[in-house]
Amino acid sequence: MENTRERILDVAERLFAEQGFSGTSLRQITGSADANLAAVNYHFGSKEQLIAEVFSRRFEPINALRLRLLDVLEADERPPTVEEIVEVFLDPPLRACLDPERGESLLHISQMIGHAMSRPDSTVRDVLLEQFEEIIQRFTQALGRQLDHLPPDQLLWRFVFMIGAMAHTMSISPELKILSKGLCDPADTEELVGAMVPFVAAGFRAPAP
Amino acid sequence: MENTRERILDVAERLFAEQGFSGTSLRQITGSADANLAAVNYHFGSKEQLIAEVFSRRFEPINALRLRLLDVLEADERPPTVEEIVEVFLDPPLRACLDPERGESLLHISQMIGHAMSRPDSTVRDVLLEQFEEIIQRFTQALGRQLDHLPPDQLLWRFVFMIGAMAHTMSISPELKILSKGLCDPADTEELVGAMVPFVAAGFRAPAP
DNA sequence: GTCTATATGGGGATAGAC
DNA sequence: GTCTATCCCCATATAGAC
Repeated sequence: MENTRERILDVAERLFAEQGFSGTSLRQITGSADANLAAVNYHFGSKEQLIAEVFSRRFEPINALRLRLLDVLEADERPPTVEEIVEVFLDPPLRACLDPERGESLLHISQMIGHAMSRPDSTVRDVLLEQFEEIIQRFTQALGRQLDHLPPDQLLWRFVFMIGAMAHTMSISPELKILSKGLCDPADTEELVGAMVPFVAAGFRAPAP
Repeated sequence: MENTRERILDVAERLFAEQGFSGTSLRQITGSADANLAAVNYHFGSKEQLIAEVFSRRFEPINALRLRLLDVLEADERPPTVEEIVEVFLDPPLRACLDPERGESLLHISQMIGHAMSRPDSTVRDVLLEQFEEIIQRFTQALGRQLDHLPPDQLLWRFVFMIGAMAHTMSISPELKILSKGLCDPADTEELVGAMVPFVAAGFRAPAP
């Protein structure tokens, strides 16, 4: 079947997230995907290129959506608020976590970024950096226009803090409901976005130190 | 020599951070540490227990310091501000990054938390959870007293966001100076703490959604 | 496109001498 | 406490039949 490729990607995504890259073998992947061991090398060339493909398959639509939403915001005559920009940045990845079509896929992916960034190999890093370069550029510019009192280094720091809050929340979200004894449920996207946007926006608006 | 144990811990810390746990072999570790392969099992029992020891060696002093500083804050008649509590939480780990005695060690450790949390095995998770249970308890209570208008779930969310901002900043800090073209230098602890505390404190103070 | 079989190398752990 | 040698298992990748 032609969709062996997709089945491998689905399974790889889940296993990489749960066990890391070096912790997951091609045997495990092809075993769970009802595919042959040799299929990975046939379809992707190598394990490293499979990893890269797992990432770009998920991030391309998310990042495209972020840019479209930012375009809409900026097309308006009224300048966008910090809250609106932050929401356009945070909402697509967080919401994708709950989309029944995509299931848990994005949670898996975000758990993997940490693994990917600390790889010695270069393929995955390059894919990720390319994937996010335009995003970072566009969103820091948009925020900078609304926060023109803020020194450029502070703007960048705060952008890093925002990404950290988002990435960490996604990465621990499977455990968070239990750890918080039910108080925080990351599966409730509305609530999660509703909690994160005011926190981050207030952080951006804080007076420079 | 007796300090073979320490040399193994030092090398393991660096290699685990750079390559992940499954990506680092005991052969690599003992090779770089001028120790024998069998020394790991002699001193630690297994690779898994070595990982756990690498963590607790670094976090025990940090968390003890956090609790002492919080005790000092709370001993005062004047109730502590949100900024003071946040600083007591963030400063010890961030400052430890720059301590010349410890060198880069804590950067390594923080890069590893992501790896550790997504392990299938249980030893490391248990060590980490035990290590942080009291910290989370004490700091959420202290913050909650100063933010008594804030619903408990919002307080917890924001605590998660703070940890995310901190952990992510530490984990990408080796690349941040280059990525930001020199604007942000995480090696300057004063500046880093000075940027993070106002951001996080403003986030905590934001009106509940 | 899919399979079997295999080449080639590295992994963690341990037994037992020193 | 340290070393060598070894057990046994698993990894990625590929060759070649179907």
